[in-house]
Amino acid sequence: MGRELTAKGRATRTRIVEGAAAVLRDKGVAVATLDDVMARTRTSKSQLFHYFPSGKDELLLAVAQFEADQVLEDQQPHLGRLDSWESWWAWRDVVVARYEEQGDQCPLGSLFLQVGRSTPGARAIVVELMRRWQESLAIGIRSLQAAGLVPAGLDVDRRAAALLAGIQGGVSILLATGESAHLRAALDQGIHDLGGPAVATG
Amino acid sequence: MGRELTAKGRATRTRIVEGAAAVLRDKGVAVATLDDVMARTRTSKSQLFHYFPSGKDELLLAVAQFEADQVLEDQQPHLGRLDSWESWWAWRDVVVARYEEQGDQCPLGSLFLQVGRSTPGARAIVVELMRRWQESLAIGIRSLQAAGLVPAGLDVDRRAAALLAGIQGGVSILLATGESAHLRAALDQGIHDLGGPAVATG
DNA sequence: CTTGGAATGGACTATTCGGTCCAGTCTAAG
DNA sequence: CTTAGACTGGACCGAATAGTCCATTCCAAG
Repeated sequence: MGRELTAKGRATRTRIVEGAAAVLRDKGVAVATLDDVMARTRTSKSQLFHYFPSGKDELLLAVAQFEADQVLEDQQPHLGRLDSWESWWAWRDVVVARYEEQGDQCPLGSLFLQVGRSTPGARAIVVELMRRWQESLAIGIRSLQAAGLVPAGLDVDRRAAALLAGIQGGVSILLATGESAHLRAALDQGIHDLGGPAVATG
Repeated sequence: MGRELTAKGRATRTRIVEGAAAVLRDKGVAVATLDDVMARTRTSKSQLFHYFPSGKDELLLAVAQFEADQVLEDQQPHLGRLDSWESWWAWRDVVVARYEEQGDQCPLGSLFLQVGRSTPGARAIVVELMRRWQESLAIGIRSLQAAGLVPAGLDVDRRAAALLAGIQGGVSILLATGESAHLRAALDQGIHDLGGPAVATG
């Protein structure tokens, strides 16, 4: 299936994906229509189906991949350098700020509802995202261990998994209630329980 | 707004809500239609609009309330008696079992997508559910404190909030990936960090 | 220049589905 | 028994929207 995309075509395709992502964030996946995407990206329906032959679901999946990549990127460079307490707290601040700013739109979560969670493609995207995220956390914890900042006997993988779960849940609750208290609690408590210094709760 | 419901009417209304909940679980909120609900509950369209005059959203909201009540009920009586380590672990088992069984359908989460998270009614339901859930956890932790099983200086509310976040995230990840490892990790780690005995990881 | 295929425009279709309406039935109170 | 109003059946409607089709334009290679 050799793709035949000229430079112009690639640009248009990118414009569609990014514009669609913006539309989905603005209006919500449930009510966003292809016409919205067309208006936003100044494209015609034939273009949409030219670049995404299987239709809306294929486009949504592309947007999901785009958003998933964004998630980890937004946490850099902190997420990649979790080798001191300072960097852990800096990372925490970035995560809180990012999701507080995002407000009550969860592009990724919503997308899978529409596409169907069991779609192989959709599941693969989220599995891969979680895997990479947790791996970064685990590497960070091991860095602390190497520096003698946390006990060597710590169950790193379980810590990382629990922390990731706390973040996900914190974000879910933020989306549903508008309050970021749980996200903060999960991050603060999770980092605290690694054995680090007490954080000044603010 | 005095409701005028006879016994027969109340029965029908209940039948609709429960049937709709079943339909939503089976087919997913995104694709479930009023016709599905009609077929399942052996009702006519006029009945649906008789009991839910503002239409589908009102019905979905009623189902959301129904499901929300179910969530805490399914954790009883354990959730109400978290006064020993045994009861905490028993509760954990129930939570894991419940959500593993539920598979990849999240009636509540999906519902708010459709209705719109910002709808006052929808937000109120989820806020109240989280509040009650977290309060039960906090009471449980305080019971352990009273029994001298965990340090008195523990920040109970932050612990409870973080644990709740971990559960929510664990469930989210379970829904998205089909794996309950994160839910287990969040629960085991969260209970472990209260200061209790090490759990045999299985 | 020409030419084949990519890229684009936009009208048209098919269908689904929430919601309306009215006619008809049941039921509890007087 | 009467009757008001709750309850039910089901035909009908209109809007929304994913997807199709074909004509036209653009562009790079030969």
